[in-house]
Amino acid sequence: LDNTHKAHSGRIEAAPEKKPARIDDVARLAGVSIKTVSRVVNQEPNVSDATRAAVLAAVETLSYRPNMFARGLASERSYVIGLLYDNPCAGYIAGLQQGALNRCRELGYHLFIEQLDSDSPVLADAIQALLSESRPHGMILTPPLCDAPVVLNALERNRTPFVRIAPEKFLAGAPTVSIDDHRAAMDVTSYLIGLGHRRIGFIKGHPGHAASHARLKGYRAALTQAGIPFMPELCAQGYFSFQSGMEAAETLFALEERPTAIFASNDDMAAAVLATAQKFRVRTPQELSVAGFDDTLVGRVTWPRLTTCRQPLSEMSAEAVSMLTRCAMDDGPAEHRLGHELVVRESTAPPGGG
Amino acid sequence: LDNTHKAHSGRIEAAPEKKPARIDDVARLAGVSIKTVSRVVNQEPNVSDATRAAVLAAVETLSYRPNMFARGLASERSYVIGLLYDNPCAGYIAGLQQGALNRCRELGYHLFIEQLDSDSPVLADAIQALLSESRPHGMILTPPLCDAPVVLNALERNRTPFVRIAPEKFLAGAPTVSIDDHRAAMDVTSYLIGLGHRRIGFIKGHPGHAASHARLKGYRAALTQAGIPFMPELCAQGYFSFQSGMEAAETLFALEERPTAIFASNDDMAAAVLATAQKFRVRTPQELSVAGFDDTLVGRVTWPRLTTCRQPLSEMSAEAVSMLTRCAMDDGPAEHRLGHELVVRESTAPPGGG
DNA sequence: TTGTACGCGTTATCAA
DNA sequence: TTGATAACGCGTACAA
Repeated sequence: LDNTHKAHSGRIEAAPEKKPARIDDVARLAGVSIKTVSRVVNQEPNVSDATRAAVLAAVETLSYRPNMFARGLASERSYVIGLLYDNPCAGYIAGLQQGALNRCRELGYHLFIEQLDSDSPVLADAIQALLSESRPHGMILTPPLCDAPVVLNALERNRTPFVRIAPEKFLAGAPTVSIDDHRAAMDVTSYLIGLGHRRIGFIKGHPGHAASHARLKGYRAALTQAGIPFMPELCAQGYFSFQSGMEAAETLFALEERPTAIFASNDDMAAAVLATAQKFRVRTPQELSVAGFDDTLVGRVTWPRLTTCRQPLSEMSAEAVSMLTRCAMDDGPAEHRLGHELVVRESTAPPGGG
Repeated sequence: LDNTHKAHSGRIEAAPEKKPARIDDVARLAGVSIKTVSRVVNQEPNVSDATRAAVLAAVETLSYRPNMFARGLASERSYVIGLLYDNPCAGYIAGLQQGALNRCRELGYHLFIEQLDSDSPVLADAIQALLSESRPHGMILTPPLCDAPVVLNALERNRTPFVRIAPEKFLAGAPTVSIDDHRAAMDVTSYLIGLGHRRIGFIKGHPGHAASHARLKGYRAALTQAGIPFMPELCAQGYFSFQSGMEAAETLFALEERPTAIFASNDDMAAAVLATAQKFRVRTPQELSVAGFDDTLVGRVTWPRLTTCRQPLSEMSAEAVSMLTRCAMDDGPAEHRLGHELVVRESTAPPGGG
């Protein structure tokens, strides 16, 4: 390890204080006014090439970076994007956060994270407080907060642009990024049917999340398309958590005739099905195929690894950031729909042993 | 769902714009000066009870929240805490982030997430740029960035307080929060020994992380204490990732005489051992006990669930936030050490079947 | 105990 | 194409 400062003494060098350069410093060094520096930094037009070059050189020399607070105070653009979430469903949020973070860095924005309880009676106050304090340039709303009227109204009233990730319904003037959950769930189900399964269990997601309903409908649509009757007893209620998946799986396992395949509405619950199968000594995929949804990390740390449907979470949030930075509110209803992809791994196989 | 705004039309009501109240508004309503409002809001002394009450009432009425940017500009306190990380080792970072987020909310701070590549040749510039732009009140440094001299020096030069999580070595003037990794690894190993295991494999962590070395030493110390010779071939190199854990596990499985237990330096790698065991049809815990470290989510979504050592990640980061908000830099070398806890679940058992 | 006036580092308005 | 100067909203010497 490279310990340039005195590792032997265990003391950090008393480095000389170094105050970050300000816009005035740059202006002085470049021999222009601060307004001109501002123009260059913000890529405004009407600056001669020579001036621009001089300013950029000064910026480089002084390692100048505009102070975020000063910018936020002086203008509408705060260079801050907020990621608002409720349920820390780890893998899901992690994926979104990663994408947002990367895109923010590319664009020179900062990401701040805020958590809110969507069931809170003071939700309206909480979101208002958030906005008053931190004046983000825009917010990314994850489910189920993206469907909470009080949140949307607060954002509207504050004229804060926002992008909703995987919302329940589209609303004019409220941009969204989502995938076609209905279609994706159909694809997964059809794949299982194609494998030869007829008795396919389904574990529903949290009823507060819009995607849950879309996925259930997709599952049913695929069944119908294949001429397989929908059996209510094959449908168990889950809540997107591993624990709820365990309970749902046990319900399904307790059926007189067990399904030959189970499609869980997300990977955490699918992992729970896998764990339950092991607990009951049911072999996967020989005796039971399992499919998940989202393609989060958990699907890669199980054995067999999960067949699932990849939802491009980080692309979705990256796109959300880009929309926000383009003043998305003005361009009418932007409804970006990203593609999904069936990811076949080892947890699925034809029924009746391989 | 409660759709107070017109769900039928799919359009958000054009709510009247509502500008957040400013300090002047509060002062006017309360009939005092802005300085007095400031005093009350910042909990400064020397305000009469009557005045304080009046101000608080006005604050409440107007839903006043101080503007973060104005505060950051006007004073040293920016009310922003930065969480700096390198490796998005999902569970680990998620745990830290959650704790930091909660404590920030309690204390009225905001959490910024920043990611940096600790191997980048321009690391020094990157951290400097970050600090110049976002002027956090303090930063939380996770491994391995907490041991990067250029990062520490940049922070020092900018007079930005920071707390290091689980650093390699203690440095005067640089507060830390950690657990006793050496002791914790001893505890896990001793537990396995107590179960009757003598041939205990070990999967090392990323050599760039200080905790890796401490855990290896703890493992060896426990062996020595029990009079069991250290066998180099039972020690495989991992890098904290699931994938690296798979490879390390396969190395260990390929040994002529397989270990009866494997202790992996983190949960991701332990989960990989579990997966590898299943792949090779080795039953856990009957034929192989597996123990992890950290107690992250992954240990609860496997079957059998992981025996592991709980590292109180969210408490650690929460404590870090508190230290930062208390102007930790002045109080000399604060080295907080939090307790760990052995978490016994189903992945460990006496050797030779149960 | 309370209030006045200035500065923080930008962006923005307008005139040059 | 440029530049002087006024906001932006708050904290803080310093005065009252």
